[in-house]
Amino acid sequence: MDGFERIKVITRSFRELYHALWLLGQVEELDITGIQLFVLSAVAKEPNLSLGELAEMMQTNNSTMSGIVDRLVKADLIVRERSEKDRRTLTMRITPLGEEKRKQAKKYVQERLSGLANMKDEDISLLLKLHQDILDKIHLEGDGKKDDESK
Amino acid sequence: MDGFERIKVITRSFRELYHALWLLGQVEELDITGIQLFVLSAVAKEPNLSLGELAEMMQTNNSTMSGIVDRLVKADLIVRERSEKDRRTLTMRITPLGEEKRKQAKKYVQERLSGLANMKDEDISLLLKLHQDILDKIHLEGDGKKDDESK
DNA sequence: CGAAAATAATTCGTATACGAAATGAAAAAC
DNA sequence: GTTTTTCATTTCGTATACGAATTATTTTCG
Repeated sequence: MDGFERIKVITRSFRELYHALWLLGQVEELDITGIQLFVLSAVAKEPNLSLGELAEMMQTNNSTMSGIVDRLVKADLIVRERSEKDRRTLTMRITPLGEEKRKQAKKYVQERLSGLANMKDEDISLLLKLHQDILDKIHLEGDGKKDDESK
Repeated sequence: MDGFERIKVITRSFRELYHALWLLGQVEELDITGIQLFVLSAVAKEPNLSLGELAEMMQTNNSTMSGIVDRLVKADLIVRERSEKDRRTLTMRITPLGEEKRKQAKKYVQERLSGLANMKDEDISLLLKLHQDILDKIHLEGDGKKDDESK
């Protein structure tokens, strides 16, 4: 397996897992996606999170999060308002319908992914460490190459 | 860290790696995406692959692959024709421009991801094994629940 | 053979995803 | 205090991604 072949195999593996886990087949019968559920949980736990904070928590782009929030609002699962203090910023809170959906979906996901939840601690640590190593390697190389005016 | 929190952390990690690796920021200056490069390589190595075979190799959906191939054709990187023997099936071959692009992009990716290419064999095996374990866990649970008429 | 079933690819509708550009509002600079 | 800059969010254009429906062709069945 040469270098390029490795890169293919590894990227394919990440892609596969990403889709299996993140999208969750759109949490089938509940008509909500994985990331929508995580956003719903975050908003339930901490109302008044801004969109940017949400995006950072989920490690996604602002524009992506804007769309996700938009769909949650359209589905009546959260309410989106401008902050009084800073009218650029959003505040969000979950609706009763959203709270219901959150509970159901969380239950569903916990059952569906119980194997994941029950993984050994050391395996999880190992997995996350390997992932971080890869990220470090990629980012080091990327930065060294293109971006020399750091700060 | 409870079960749900774990699920969040792990899915986020996969999402992050997927994007870092798979999309490759669209292989910056070359104006081609990661999966386009892999498809280009596959077609170069084995002309006359059908679309379905390509989709299976990349573990993606037929409709997704259809779009990817479509964009490669529009960019003049591959030629798409109907097979003589079975006019439902496609055959594809790379164009001279596509071959050029493939070489450049492959070189770029190998440099950009040399850290990945040089990972220790045992780390790669370990990573892929952990991934497979997770997939198995998820799929076992999923199948038991919804899909009992297996074969 | 001709109708029905199966197969390969495409199209459609929707969601995620990113970066760039646009918008609107607050803060900083002058 | 007005102009400039910064900041938060949205919009736009494009790519990936999936499942369902559609189309075109081949195979199978009666």
